[in-house]
Amino acid sequence: MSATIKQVALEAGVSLATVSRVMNGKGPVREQTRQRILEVAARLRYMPHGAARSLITRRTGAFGVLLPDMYGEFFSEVIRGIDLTARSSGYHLLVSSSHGRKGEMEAMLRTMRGRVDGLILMSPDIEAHTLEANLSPGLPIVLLNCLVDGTSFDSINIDNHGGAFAMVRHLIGLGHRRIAMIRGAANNHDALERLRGYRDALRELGVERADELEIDGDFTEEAGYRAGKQILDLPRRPSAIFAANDSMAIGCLFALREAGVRVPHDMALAGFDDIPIARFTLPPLTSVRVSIAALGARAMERLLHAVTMKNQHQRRHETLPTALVVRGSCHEGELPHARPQIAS
Amino acid sequence: MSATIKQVALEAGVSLATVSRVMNGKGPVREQTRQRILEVAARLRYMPHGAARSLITRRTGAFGVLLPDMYGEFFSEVIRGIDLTARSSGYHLLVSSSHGRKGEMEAMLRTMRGRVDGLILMSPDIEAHTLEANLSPGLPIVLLNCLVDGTSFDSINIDNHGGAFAMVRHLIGLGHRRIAMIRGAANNHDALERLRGYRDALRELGVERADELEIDGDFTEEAGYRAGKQILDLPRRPSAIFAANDSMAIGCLFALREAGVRVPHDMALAGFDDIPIARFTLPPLTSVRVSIAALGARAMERLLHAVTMKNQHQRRHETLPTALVVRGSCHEGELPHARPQIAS
DNA sequence: GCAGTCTCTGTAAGCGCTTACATCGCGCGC
DNA sequence: GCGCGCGATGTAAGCGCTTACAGAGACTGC
Repeated sequence: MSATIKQVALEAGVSLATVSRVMNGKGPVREQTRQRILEVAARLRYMPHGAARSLITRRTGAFGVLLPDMYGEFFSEVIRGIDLTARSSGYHLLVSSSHGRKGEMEAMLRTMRGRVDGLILMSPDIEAHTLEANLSPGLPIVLLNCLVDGTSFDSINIDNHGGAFAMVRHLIGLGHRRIAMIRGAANNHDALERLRGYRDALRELGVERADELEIDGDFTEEAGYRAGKQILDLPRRPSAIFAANDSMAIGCLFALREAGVRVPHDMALAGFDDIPIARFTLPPLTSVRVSIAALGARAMERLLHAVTMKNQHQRRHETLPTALVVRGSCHEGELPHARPQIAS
Repeated sequence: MSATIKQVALEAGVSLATVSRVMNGKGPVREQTRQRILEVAARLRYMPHGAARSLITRRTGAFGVLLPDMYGEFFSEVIRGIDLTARSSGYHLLVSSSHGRKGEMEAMLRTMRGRVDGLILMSPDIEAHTLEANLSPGLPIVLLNCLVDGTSFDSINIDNHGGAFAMVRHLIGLGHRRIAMIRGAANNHDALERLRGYRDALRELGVERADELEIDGDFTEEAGYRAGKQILDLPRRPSAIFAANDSMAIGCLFALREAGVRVPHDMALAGFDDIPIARFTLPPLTSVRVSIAALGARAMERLLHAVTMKNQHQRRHETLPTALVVRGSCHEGELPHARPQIAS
């Protein structure tokens, strides 16, 4: 359908090689010839064939981004961070979501060969051997929020433990002694680390831990709502609730409101992630800020480094810091709404 | 790095053709041979090379998605809708954002040849001839929210006019007679259609239009904030403000709050898009719902149809309906927060 | 017993491109 | 006047794969 380099060469009365040289701007070509070829190329609406090029150049100019899902602000922000960095280096993104299905994840890993120059993978519950079995040998990869041991892979993680620890310390500082935690999805790395941070903070600050104060959740608003009801049914209610992410905190907030429990007056509430909506809830939600876009950007930077430096690249694990964001949901005396920062 | 089909053939003692047949499951192969090849392939960790395959099959198994930007809920939702539909048909997505730069947009269009089987393009201000000059001939494309005349291209649009019309009618029905409009970005198709809906509703319902009530904006929260201040400075204030999107409405809301103007008591406020945050503002924002994910999904469906049906595919323009979502920002007597639907 | 048929496998062309190498003038210095 | 270097261009191999076609056995039916 589209013209090939051969047709351009024919039409311009030169060989394929010369056309190729003009299109890629390499090798000496007489200016007059160059102009003629360019003119013919434009007339025939010639554009180089990506697959053919990458077959021989061994570069695709694209990176793969494999996510568990595509829904919600978290993934959207990750992609944005990745995209920004990739675009500034002239790369495209091949994104796919596995929707949690393991088989799909594996199939996607396999089909990446010859389609991308590297991979960013977010798959919180993948094991190293699954990865190794399905990853094209020699394809650079950076893991995002995965718990994979050893130094076989680059990886970037959020400081979930530190963030959760800081939040619980904050709550204890406000005088709370019975603090419930709504857990994240089981087997999820982030969830486990946040739980660990919660437990460690309690222990180190000498506050007693109780099994009944650790409620199951799965990161959805719905789960937060259910957890909220469950907490309200507890014989001895806690005075504060720490949800493993903001979505669950918001769900919980609705459960509390339905029951007429006032936040923060009757119950303090805190989340994790600091998603944009957190500023807008009533009261605004105290949370742990994670620069999600920075997470994606950092992963892309590492990947670019791996691709560019090839042999000199050293694999390593990185942890991105978090920051406590204190708003009205944990103590009184704040304006119901702070003027939001205009997003950059 | 990764094994090639040749190595597998050699190791298994068969020809390339047989390996290819096994990998693609076509053509008769003796079961014993098949097993041996499969075993060798697994051992060598062979996976087919995407570029090489698509070079000869003329299929890439991917669609290109070219967006103006990657930021915010709108694009994230569009991508999600597209992804869901694409994945269910076994396609990947090559996404890119042009950040509004025209040159980048054109370059991206060109590099798509041989990388994707079709294209979804959202570029609110692209002209037909730019498109034709840079699009690989024969590459199916669906335009999203673009204003391109004729039937050269498939296109999907939101019923911006109808949505705006319905909103203004609603405001007039509530008794408002001076209704300000915060316009969207100039030259933007959506923005112009929403403005047209606003004007048409005023005219058809016999409400006088005034130039000073049409305030410039560009779809950002910041612009909404500025517009809000500008409206408050008007010698004769309107009783209602209709922002061309929710982000501006939220910005405007802050301006009103800063000035001590109560919504909806002193001023009614409405937006457009019904982004998730709209439920959470105080008061919750009356808006026009656009199923953004559906928009993306529909575009993908059309594209799939174009690719599958090839010659029988008929190009056409489609318009997706909108729905008025009435919340507390336009009249009193509502709960400050409705229980949100749990996202599916 | 042999053409016809069917199943399995191999041979080779070629997808569209890049690039190492070869070729060919041409001007230059001596 | 001749070899040399250099700039401009062509030739051809080959990236990894699919597939049309051919070929080789093994049956079948008559």
